[in-house]
Amino acid sequence: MPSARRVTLAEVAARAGVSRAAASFVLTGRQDMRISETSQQRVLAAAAALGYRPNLTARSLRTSVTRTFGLISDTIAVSPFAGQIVQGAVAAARESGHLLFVAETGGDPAAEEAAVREMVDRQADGLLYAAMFTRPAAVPSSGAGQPTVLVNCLADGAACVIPDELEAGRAAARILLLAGHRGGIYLAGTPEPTVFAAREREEGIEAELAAAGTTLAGTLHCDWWPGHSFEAVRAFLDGGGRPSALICLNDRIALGAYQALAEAGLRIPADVSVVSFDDSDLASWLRPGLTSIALPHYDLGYRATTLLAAGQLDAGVHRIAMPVRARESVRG
Amino acid sequence: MPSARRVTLAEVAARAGVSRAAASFVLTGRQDMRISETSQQRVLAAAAALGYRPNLTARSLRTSVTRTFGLISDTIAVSPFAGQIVQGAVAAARESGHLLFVAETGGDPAAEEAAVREMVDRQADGLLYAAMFTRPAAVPSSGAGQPTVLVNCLADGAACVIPDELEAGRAAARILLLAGHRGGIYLAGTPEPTVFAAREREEGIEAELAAAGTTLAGTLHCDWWPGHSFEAVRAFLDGGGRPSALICLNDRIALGAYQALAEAGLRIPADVSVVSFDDSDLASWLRPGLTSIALPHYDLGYRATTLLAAGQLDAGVHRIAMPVRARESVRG
DNA sequence: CTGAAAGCGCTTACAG
DNA sequence: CTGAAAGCGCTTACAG
Repeated sequence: MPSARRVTLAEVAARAGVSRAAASFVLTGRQDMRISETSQQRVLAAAAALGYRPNLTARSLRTSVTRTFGLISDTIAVSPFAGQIVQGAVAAARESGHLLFVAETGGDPAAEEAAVREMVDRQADGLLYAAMFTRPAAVPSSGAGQPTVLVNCLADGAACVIPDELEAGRAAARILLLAGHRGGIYLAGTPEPTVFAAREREEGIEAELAAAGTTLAGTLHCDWWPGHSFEAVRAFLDGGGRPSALICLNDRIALGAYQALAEAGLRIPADVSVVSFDDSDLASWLRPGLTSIALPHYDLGYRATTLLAAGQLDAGVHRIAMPVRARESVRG
Repeated sequence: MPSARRVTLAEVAARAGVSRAAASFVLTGRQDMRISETSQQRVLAAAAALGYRPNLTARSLRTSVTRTFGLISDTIAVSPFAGQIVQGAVAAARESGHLLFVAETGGDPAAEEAAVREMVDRQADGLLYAAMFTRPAAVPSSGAGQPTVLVNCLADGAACVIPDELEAGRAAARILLLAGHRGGIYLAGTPEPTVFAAREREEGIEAELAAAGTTLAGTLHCDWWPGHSFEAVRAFLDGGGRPSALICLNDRIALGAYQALAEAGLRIPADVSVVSFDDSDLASWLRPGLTSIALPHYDLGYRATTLLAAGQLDAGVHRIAMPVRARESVRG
């Protein structure tokens, strides 16, 4: 079924008895061209009566602005966080009167180039280039010369919006210090130095502990998955380890830690405090509720899009705060 | 920074020494207009040399097709599933040569109308109207006359793509029957009859059990959240209840059930089998791994977009299979 | 204060 | 086989 034919500016002008130019001026609200009051009223009335909406494709061809942004992401749904970048970007785009194109590339450079080209060919006014995990990125060359903001990734010479993981690490340590912990604070999860979040979280933790005159008692090495952390924590406990607190590098690690602590008959937080990162849904579902430092992915997308809309594209890194979600896993 | 000026069809034609019309014919691959072999080669060579890419805005104005679809969703990130609808739609759109606009409305009718208008004003070739939870929907009137497919929601007279929850319910029951369960099978979670998934899951379960000459031993009523199901299952166990198997209406309910069973010293699956719905990340993280019937949200988005691209818009309901993810929570 | 005209970059009947 | 022309629906200098 073909959609109903749209009312055209020419029809509005005809009904109002003015030229297309005059109609265009009043409808776009340009004040510099002085149109008589009565003409203005007639144009407005005609547009309303006919339900006129400008054909944005035509306008774009003329003005070469589309009020459209393109978001290119490596993944948009493996974790809920990826979706939150999209969500934040969609919200900010709407607020600035833009509509958002979304593409997913799986991280494949050829797919990235193709996605960028599709968007540039459609004259997107700007590009958002997003990554699921904070990391360095090579921006597709097809996007060269396009207004671009990087979301959750870093490249020299570009405007980048990333989470403030360093401060998040400090916050995690601070929570335990405030609860009275000094010794026996263990890190759970391997702080792979090539992983941005891991490196900065650990750095922040160490810095904050050092400032309080203490240090990590040790690290329970494991991949960042529940099964692995379960094994690591169980092995540690079986070997006679008795932590006072665990800083888990993410919530999945905390889940495994919870399971291992439960098996060993240790109570959270009476015997062991646990603090974590990400604030995934899991954190609120665990018993007791897990205190976790939230990933700010919605804000990442929102902020990057706001910068793009405002044309604030100077090279530099914008760090977005990661809020603490305090629950019941740290002793009171 | 203004983007580099784009090469235009006129420039390609000039370099190749042919008219713009001829250049257009060879570049769009139209065979009906016979262009000499040498002209064709020259045009192709010129286009390649200049890095020509057609301005899609101009093409769209002329042809009134944009190779663009619009996805309007109530939410795109509260759960990972919503993102998977977007992901499936993006993938199918790409395969059919379309780019996808994404908008989120929070379910607000005014926001929905506005989003649809924005897309129609930009001449989107078709609309996808999506809901987070399967439910009846009122399609925005601004989209009337537009090619539309509903994703995960239902409206009379529209093409709708939804999960086959009825068959999923049957599958859940079948898993337990095959494992030898007959009596003592309880449903966990209130099967709110107004909730599509709840109603169909329960209906499917009952039908399959009835076909095997048995029935549910009872229902443990609770909201679909871990805390609530924990309480419900604990209360049941405290009252002396000893289920043989639990069918949890979603994974979050199963998480609470796991916690309550663990507290009561009951082992999964040795003492109690557990099967669930959704196959969220949680299902693979729990110990033992939770057998769960997966929500097919990626397929929902993919299929709906494929239908839209193919113009298969006849009113009717397309049911998408929900795959069983067998893990270790059902006795062998 | 208003109108006639050009032009954004394409595609597509229409003549030759 | 190829070219000249019209037109998609707007916006915007340019004359009056």
